[in-house]
Amino acid sequence: MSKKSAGSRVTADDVARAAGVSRSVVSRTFTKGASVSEKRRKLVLAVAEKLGYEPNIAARVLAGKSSNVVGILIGPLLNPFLADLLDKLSDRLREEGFLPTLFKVGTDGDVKSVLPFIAQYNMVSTIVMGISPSAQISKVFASQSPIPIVLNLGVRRDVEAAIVTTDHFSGGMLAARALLDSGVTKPAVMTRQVETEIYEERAAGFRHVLDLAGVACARSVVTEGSYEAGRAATLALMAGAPRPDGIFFGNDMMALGGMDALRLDLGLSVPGDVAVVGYDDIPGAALGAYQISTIRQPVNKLADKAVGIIVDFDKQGTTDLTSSLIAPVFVRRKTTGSTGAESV
Amino acid sequence: MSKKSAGSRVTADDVARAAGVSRSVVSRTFTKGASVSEKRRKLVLAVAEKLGYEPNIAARVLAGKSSNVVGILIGPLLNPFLADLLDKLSDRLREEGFLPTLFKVGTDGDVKSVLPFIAQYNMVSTIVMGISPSAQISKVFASQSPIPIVLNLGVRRDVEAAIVTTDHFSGGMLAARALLDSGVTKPAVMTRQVETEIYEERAAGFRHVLDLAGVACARSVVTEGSYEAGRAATLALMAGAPRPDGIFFGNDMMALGGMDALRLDLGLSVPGDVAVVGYDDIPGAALGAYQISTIRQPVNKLADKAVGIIVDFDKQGTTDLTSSLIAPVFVRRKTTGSTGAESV
DNA sequence: CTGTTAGCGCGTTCAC
DNA sequence: GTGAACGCGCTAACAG
Repeated sequence: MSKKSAGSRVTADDVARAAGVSRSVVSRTFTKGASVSEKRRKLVLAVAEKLGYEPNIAARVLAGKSSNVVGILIGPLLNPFLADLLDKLSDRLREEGFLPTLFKVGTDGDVKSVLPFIAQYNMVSTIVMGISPSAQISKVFASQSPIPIVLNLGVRRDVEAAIVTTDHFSGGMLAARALLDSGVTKPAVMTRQVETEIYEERAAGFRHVLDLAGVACARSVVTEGSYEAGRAATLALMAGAPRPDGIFFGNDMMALGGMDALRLDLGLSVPGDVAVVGYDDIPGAALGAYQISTIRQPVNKLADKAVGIIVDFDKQGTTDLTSSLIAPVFVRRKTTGSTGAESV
Repeated sequence: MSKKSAGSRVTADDVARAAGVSRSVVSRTFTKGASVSEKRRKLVLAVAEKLGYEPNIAARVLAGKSSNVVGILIGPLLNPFLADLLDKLSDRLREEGFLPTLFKVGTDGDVKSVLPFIAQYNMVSTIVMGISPSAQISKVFASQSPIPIVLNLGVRRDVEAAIVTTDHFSGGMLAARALLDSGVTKPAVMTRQVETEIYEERAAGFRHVLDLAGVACARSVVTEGSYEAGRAATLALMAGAPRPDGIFFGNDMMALGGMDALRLDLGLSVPGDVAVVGYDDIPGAALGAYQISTIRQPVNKLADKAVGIIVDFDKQGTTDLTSSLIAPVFVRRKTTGSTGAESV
């Protein structure tokens, strides 16, 4: 009559009673390494299904088991690429029955304040992405779950976790080749400062190729990877000598700012006067008025791989903290010319 | 020696023992409507502080109390505006000690699959944003928490929840005035289809002003609010008669696509041939090559208001599901001319 | 105001 | 294999 089905908790006891077995049998049915006769197992499963039973997570956690919660330690979402990665990651997580919970932070201080707090969740996995916390913080965060994952933060060997990342070194190499193919002889690279290994990796790959080609490279380092920073830093870069004729921007946001500096502020033509390569392939890079050649990060693969690790662990009960390097791909648009004429 | 402080659970019992009181006193100290002598309260608080005690959430939930988890029912993050709102919301939530947990879905079907699952979390609040689930689904989702919030989904009177939203009707009015001020006489509006009340509200406000001015208005409806859709729909719109000389795009993504259609595909000038107004004020709208005049949604206010409601409820133990309409503001850039000549 | 007692729902020994 | 009994940490209802 007034029995709202809202909080109508169906407990293991209910199922046990309805199935005519003890509660332990029900519990075992829902446990991995159980030992239940196939007959009863099926029976219990059927009854549970009919009653709409789901093991209560709070109780499960309290009893010492891990929850289905996946903690995501993440920084500001200001880069569309990061939002996209989070989007895909959440989808995959949900599909597999996990629950993504955001621990959004700005600084190491934030992380610390959040740390004591999260221990109690007994999360299956903790994923760090979009920020580069100090090695120590990472370590602590990782220790909060059986299967810590560091997502797209480059190859960090200082943290004991499964590494899943785009191969940024390789991405930098692609950028260098694109610029070289464009006939660039005075390249520059713009990276982001502070705890951002991935930008270093990109720059390293970039310079590796240039070194091999015997080409010198200018460098600009900005404090934040934003449009504004990219625009300002480009102006500074272009004022230097020798004036660059090709720039590799650490991300597309900066590249967008760079384009405006180049064309609007300085009245130069791209790629005529200066060739440009970005990184990430965010929607803005494909805009008609920009058409920036860029290095695309395979977002879906990153998400798949990360979730795959969690799923595997769930099945096999073990993991071998391996590193997965995912290859980026160069997307040719209008800011690099394939001169072809470059060969003599 | 090997006592890792990692999972070193400090329980209420530990605190009670150390403080020389009973566990109930400790519990009461951490409960709202408690009745503890001020002396003991201080004592307990001090001891708890020293020992680093935090009430265990799983146990708390199991005992029937609500957790500090705030469930966020959200759709795809493809619009930067939405990512920004989520970003700000998460920040505010964390500052207040709440834990945002994502229930990311694409369809009503997804929502259903997630529903039984979430009941057990006893969340303080559930926030719906970025998607417009059917009234029924919204209702069920809302029933999962004492304080349901519908964030920036317009004024939905069919769901029993606190409404926090930009005043989209008013936003549409601003857009109309901007276009009219620009000297536009044959305006058009592009909205998004399917369960997206907010686009309807924007269009309604837009047409309200036009009606008052006795100006007719063309209309285009696209299935998704993306760059591509906006570009294609703009071409169709411009092929009609009379040819619009001003377009109000339901969001900046579509406006970006529209700009490319107008200038690149059709070779028209903006605002010379056609004036443009977008909505949201995403970073892309401010790009040097676009400079789109747009209606900015006050993201911070939206987030503040939503979290404020939760905090208030936490303090006062009650809420009065009111609607909060937050005023958007017009951002003048280069796609609308302030002709000034319009006044005869 | 305080201490005691009894569950919340589940996983897990232990005997059988 | 199975069932009974205990404990995870906390809140609530009860007696003092």
